[in-house]
Amino acid sequence: MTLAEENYLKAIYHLEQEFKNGVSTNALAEEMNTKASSATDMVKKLAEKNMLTHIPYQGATLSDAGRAYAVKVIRRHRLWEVFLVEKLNFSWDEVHEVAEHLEHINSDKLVDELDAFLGFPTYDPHGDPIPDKEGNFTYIEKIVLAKGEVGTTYKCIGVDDTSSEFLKYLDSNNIGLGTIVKVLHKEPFDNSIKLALGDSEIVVSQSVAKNLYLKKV
Amino acid sequence: MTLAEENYLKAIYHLEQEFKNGVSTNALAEEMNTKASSATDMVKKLAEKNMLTHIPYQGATLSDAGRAYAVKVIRRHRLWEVFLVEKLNFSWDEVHEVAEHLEHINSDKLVDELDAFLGFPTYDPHGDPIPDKEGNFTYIEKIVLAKGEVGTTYKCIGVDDTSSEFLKYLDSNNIGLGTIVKVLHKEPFDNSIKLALGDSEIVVSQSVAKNLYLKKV
DNA sequence: TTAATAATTTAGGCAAATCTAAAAATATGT
DNA sequence: ACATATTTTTAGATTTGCCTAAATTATTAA
Ligand SMILES: [Mn+2]
Ligand SMILES: [Mn+2]
Ligand SMILES: [Mn+2]
Ligand SMILES: [Mn+2]
Repeated sequence: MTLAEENYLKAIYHLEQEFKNGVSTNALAEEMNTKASSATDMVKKLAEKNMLTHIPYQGATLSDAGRAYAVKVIRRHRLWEVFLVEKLNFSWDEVHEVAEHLEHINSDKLVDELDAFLGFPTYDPHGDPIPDKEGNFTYIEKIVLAKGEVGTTYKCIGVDDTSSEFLKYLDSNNIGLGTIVKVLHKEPFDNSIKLALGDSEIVVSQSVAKNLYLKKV
Repeated sequence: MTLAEENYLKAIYHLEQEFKNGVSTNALAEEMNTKASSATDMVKKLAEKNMLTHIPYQGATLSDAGRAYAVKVIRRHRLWEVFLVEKLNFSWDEVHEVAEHLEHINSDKLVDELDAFLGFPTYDPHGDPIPDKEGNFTYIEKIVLAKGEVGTTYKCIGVDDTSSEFLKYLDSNNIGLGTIVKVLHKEPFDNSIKLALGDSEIVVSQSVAKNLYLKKV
């Protein structure tokens, strides 16, 4: 598998969560920051390699082999992110870019020893689950802040948007994984939400509310 | 700099130690396991980028920028080798291949934090010096076993050949970095050398003697 | 000092991954 | 139902890094 093929497989895997019945060429091209014609070419190549099935004009669906391969790349990505934060003093908004490169280094020994060195972590710095060697995820139920209930106390356990901008925004408002928040008010006008955060209160916009994951505590 | 360009720069850097007056196309092609025509193409491209000077039919010579870049890649390579051995339980014969990939990940923060995490090592698992952030090497005088003197005691401090085969041979004969040996006899017939190694004696061939570096102790 | 030999470069092509532009298929709205 | 809009595919180029074969330049040896 080439670097480009690995990246396409990962993108298709992520898009399949959203589009259950086949990933469209346009969606894939957008995710990959390429043009639709490039996506078509690659989909045909991956179909040739039995990594996915493709019905022309109908979208692509990963095969078991393709899904397993995508999960393998995701495992590497998330383990490296943990390494960067835990061992090399990276902050959670700096790791993604470097992990995009590290994830393509193909050595089972490297990945499995790294896993052990890190103590077999199950979540990455953004709260995303890390599949084990066999590809199994440990899932935790999570709800998005936008759907939180007034009066309920939650713990922050993940983010959807992992852009540096969003993560730095959270940092500057003292929100991180593990932070405890209570929903005080949901404003119907603009869907902003007022939270209790330690001793203080904070109002977050709908964009924030849609990108922060919580669990009841 | 692309992956291929980085690898060519590194190869030219290494060959310049041997061929002081310009690296020939053929030598470069052999080092890179490509054909001479490919080496010519790349040399022209690197000359275009001011990484080296190339006089047609006369060989290539790195510019200061090219040499600095090559040293940077070598620094990454050797730091990752240390990481793999010290932290991930790799043996010295397994690290090179993986480091060949890790060395191309281009993040100053990554490399410098890794350096700090490892305690600023000055030598890699094969006894090769690791340049610092500014590109300065700490050199230690070393002599090759083939030129060792009978009756003298030495410490093993490096290898020339870093192939898995050679390193495994050394492992199986209990020779590693730090091992103390005494030269007992040099056989003129085949240039083999008899060594005292702890309580036992061992005879090593000329091939071994030319690839093991020592310093007087 | 030539002629053979060796090294190097040039010419022309190929595969991967991308692009633009055009054609074909599908979806949508009245 | 049918014209229009959208999506997807195809056709034809481009760039990078590599190849083989042929031409060119340098070296060597008689
Ligand atoms: Mn990431
Ligand atoms: Mn992540
Ligand atoms: Mn190495
Ligand atoms: Mn080494």
